[in-house]
Amino acid sequence: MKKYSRQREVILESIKMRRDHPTVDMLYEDLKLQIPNIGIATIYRNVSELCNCGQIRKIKCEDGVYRYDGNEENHIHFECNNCHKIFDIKLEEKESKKIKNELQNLANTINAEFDKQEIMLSGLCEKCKKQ
Amino acid sequence: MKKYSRQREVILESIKMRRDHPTVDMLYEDLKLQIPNIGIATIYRNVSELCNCGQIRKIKCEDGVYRYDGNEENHIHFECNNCHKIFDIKLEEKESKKIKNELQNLANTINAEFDKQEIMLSGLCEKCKKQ
DNA sequence: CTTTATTTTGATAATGATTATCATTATTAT
DNA sequence: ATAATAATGATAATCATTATCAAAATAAAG
Repeated sequence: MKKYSRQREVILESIKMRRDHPTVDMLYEDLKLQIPNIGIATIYRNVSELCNCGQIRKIKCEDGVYRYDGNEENHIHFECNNCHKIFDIKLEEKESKKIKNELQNLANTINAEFDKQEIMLSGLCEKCKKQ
Repeated sequence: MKKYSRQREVILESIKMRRDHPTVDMLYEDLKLQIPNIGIATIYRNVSELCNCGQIRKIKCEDGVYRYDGNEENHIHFECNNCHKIFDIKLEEKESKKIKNELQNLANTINAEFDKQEIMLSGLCEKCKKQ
């Protein structure tokens, strides 16, 4: 049974609001302003829970620290090798379905039951490219 | 300047040989048989170096522990949610080029300079599906 | 509205993978 | 050979994440 908690609500809200793929530390710094005595363990517990429910996504980056993503649109990620920011690349419905379909076919070649995918591109972002 | 070392040679050889995406610990256990006094730090140093040279790939998994991949064929990965093994899905040259091309187009939508990609599928593998 | 049961929290200790340090050893250049 | 430099192995340090636990919050029952 899942009980309500203000903390969980605020954590989810913050992740859905932000578009910068925050780490737990980043969320902690932010949420202290709303709930000054919030504990960092609470954030770890809740992002983990929210991932399990499928309400947010966990992203693994080059530096090994997890980031969280509340963007519900179909999208893939791009990590800049220079500034290490993560950018969303929005997928049109059509493009998204096409990719899902291709990946489904690939999963079939090993007889696996395909559930979800994570596509991470890397290179240089627009800004860093110019330098 | 890069100096030869037996350790690096053996580490690379083992990663290229294996098809089970070993962690550093797994490599350590294996390589102790060939070089009994090898230090685990040496393995960390070298896999990191080999990734930088592009000789092997680092894979980020659900459990947060890095795995290493020496498969030079075009392929993507599939992680089983049950047994947590990672499987390679081989891409035909044609399929691979098609995907690269699509991803290139997507990277263009944010004006990024696309370098490489990592595609990780997840779900149930053939064996776990049957249970 | 109490009382009881259960979950969640915050604080903090424990864990575990990875990185840093440093004296010693191996490799390369002179 | 000798000197210069890089790599190693041992181990300490770091740091993100998880576990523990008493106290607080929430939900259910009377």
